[in-house]
Amino acid sequence: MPARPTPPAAPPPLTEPVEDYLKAIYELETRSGAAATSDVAQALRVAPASVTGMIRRLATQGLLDHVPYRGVQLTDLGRRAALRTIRRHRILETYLTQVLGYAWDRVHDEAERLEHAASDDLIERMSAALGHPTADPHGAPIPTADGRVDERTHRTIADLAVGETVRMLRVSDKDPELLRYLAGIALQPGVEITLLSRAPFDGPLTLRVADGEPVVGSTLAAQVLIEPLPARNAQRAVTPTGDRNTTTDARPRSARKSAR
Amino acid sequence: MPARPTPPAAPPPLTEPVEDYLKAIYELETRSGAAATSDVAQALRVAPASVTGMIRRLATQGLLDHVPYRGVQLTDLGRRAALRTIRRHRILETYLTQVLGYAWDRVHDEAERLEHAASDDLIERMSAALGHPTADPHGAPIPTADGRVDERTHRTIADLAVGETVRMLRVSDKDPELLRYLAGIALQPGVEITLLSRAPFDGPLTLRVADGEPVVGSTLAAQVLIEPLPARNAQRAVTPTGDRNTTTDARPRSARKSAR
DNA sequence: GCCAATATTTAGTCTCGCCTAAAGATTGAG
DNA sequence: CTCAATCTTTAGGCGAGACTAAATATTGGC
Ligand SMILES: [Mn+2]
Ligand SMILES: [Mn+2]
Ligand SMILES: [Mn+2]
Ligand SMILES: [Mn+2]
Repeated sequence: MPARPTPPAAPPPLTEPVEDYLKAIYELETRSGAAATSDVAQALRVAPASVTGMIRRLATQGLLDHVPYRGVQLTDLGRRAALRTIRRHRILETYLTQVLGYAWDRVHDEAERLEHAASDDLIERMSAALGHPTADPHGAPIPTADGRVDERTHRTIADLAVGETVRMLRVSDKDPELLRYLAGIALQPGVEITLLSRAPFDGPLTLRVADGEPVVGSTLAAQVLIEPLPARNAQRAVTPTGDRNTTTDARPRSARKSAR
Repeated sequence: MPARPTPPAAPPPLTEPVEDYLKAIYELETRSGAAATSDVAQALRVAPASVTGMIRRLATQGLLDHVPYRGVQLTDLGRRAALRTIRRHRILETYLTQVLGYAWDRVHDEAERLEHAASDDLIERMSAALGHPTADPHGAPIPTADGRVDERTHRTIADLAVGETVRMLRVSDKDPELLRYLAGIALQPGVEITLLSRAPFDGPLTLRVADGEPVVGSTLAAQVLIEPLPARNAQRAVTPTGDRNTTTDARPRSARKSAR
């Protein structure tokens, strides 16, 4: 294609379905390395054939590359669009819990719709009102306005050694039931967790969290992301070097208020 | 049509275009008595033929009655839907100005999109956070959750007699330029206005508002709605009887904060 | 290395909202 | 009363997004 002579190429704004596709593809790509047609279909509760159709359109718009039967990969353009929507989603979730008193299991659906309707101005005003938070109520990192985000992977409670103490970092916001249950046993981003014991044969784990000792199954345990406690005395200066993150984020993320 | 045997008739949620059509038709109906195809088309910036098509669909859904070539009238169902959207719009506008610091000329477009995405729960939380306001930043009355609203018509500055003092009530939120200009001369809902003089042949009007004496043309004057000052001493108890309004609204509407 | 199970794409439709062009209805001026 | 100007509706199309059913590609088990 030839060079573009007129600067105002006027990128037509992305539609709501397009934004949701890009977001889903981004999350599958970072989580599992690649985004298969059927995975996207499942994530968006749509027929696989619909995904194929949408993917072709997105490819012609330069938002992703598609090798038929092989999978899909976001272009820079597509990734930026995805991160913009994710930023909106997470700022909205944070605002709804912190300012408007939403329970943390109710914000996802609301943000899923508002993320497409709110202007950049509104999102930045909310972010400012919150003091520019770096994580949402579920502990998910909030991308910056210029599209940077902490993409490191993390251990889960299932990976803990008996006796180990860590800080809860994050949990998926997709399952309200799980979120309500976690809130009931005081598991929320920021709390300290110690693994007291682990039953054999993939059995339940007994934790210490706050002043309770909940017993959780391994399925739940694998869904709760953790981070090490900040080094209490020893090797302070040894910050990991290959850190892709740009938000100079030494502080323990999520000094969130309770999600009620 | 036969009786409905199964209670959960599951009314499919209205789409964004449908909500905007109903809102526009409602406003044309109350403002000018009827809603002509071309008026709706103009209000929504859409071709007249598109309006005819949409109207047919809305009629089959029982949201309005349509007599071809004669015009359109909302059913109770349609009117309730319109008022619900209008309530959302006005609460959102109020929240954006009061809580998030929006200028009053910027809220309309934002609310025009958010009104379709926000849940009832969110709207009611915003309303509660504002202390359940009864008017939006432009002085427009906010319908109640059960669909009641003050539909009285009002005089404008153009109707003032020289020397008369009244309170500004309301102005349309559709023209940001006008809103910015009004803010510049301190004309906002709630302020007292006195007509000092009126030039002949539909000429400019000199007002006293706050401590300024703006001179405005008759076009502008006709767009600014006013209400009488609360009776200072005399006939207190003589409230108008045929009042359709249900919100027991004796207070001067719009004790709004400044729209910045 | 083949072949059946699985994943993906193609083919063919559908509904919603919008458009333009053309036809039909209404109305007001004379 | 008539007819031209002004609505309004009809006819025909289009793109976005979804679906089902049918074809095709990939892959893993043997
Ligand atoms: Mn969404
Ligand atoms: Mn979240
Ligand atoms: Mn709208
Ligand atoms: Mn308004």
